[in-house]
Amino acid sequence: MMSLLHAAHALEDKLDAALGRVGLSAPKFSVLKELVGAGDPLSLSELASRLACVRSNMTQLVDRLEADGLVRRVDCPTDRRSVKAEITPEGATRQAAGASEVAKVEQEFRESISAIDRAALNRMLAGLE
Amino acid sequence: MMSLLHAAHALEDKLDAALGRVGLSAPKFSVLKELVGAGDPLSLSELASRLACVRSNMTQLVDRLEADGLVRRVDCPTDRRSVKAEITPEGATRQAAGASEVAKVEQEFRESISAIDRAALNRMLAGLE
DNA sequence: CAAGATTGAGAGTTCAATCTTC
DNA sequence: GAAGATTGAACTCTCAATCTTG
Repeated sequence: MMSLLHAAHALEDKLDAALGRVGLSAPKFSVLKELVGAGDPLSLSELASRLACVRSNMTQLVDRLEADGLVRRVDCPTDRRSVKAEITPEGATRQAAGASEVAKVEQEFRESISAIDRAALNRMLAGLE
Repeated sequence: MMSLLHAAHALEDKLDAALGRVGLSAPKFSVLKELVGAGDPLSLSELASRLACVRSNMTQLVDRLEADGLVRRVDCPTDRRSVKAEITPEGATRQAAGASEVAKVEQEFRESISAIDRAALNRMLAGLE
């Protein structure tokens, strides 16, 4: 079990390093990815829900993304309580660069595992619910 | 790959919850475990090295452990630059309780994986270097 | 009162800079 | 100068409390 956790950490470090090369962190990339995928601005609550974190976290994360110029806050016209995050052109460019880096790591990961082991891995992950 | 990372996170959450039941966090437990294993006080640098983190991290972690009464700072008699962390009786008790909780999670994990899959898992983890 | 977002405090982490001691 | 520890700033995350709006 500890080996599994250790390997997962090493993998995350690799992902962080890959994203770091384009000036992103994993949380920042996740937000940009959701915004690109949605195609439209998303409310902070919606983002928090999709990334499985609390709303106050998203407030600060969007603060930093806004400071980076990758996202913009826009008031929701239909609900004045709500604030939406809109990706900037710069944000879209950065997200694409991040996705490319992540794809490289994923490719490397796939190549390091045999078909047989991949089947066993999927079985295990399903069993861990 | 993402499934693997997700499963690892779920496992860590389970460990955090188990340790939380005895009033510990994973980092705090790791420090106590090292101190119990060593049998003697360890310098903060030695602890940082063993837990693969930066020294400034250990400074703050030991601050919190000291506030909890689980660890005590003692000046090193041979090197006046150095500060050692000494586990308290309360700390030793807490560490034992934590170890028991971790063992439960580990047992559950073992039971959820077949012998065949375990072999595949070990093979994969070795391949990920 | 519910649901949106925010703020403040705290845990954990890193880095850069500093201070003391070797 | 190099190695101990510490401090301050930044990032990520959580929780509790607050404020505004539905």
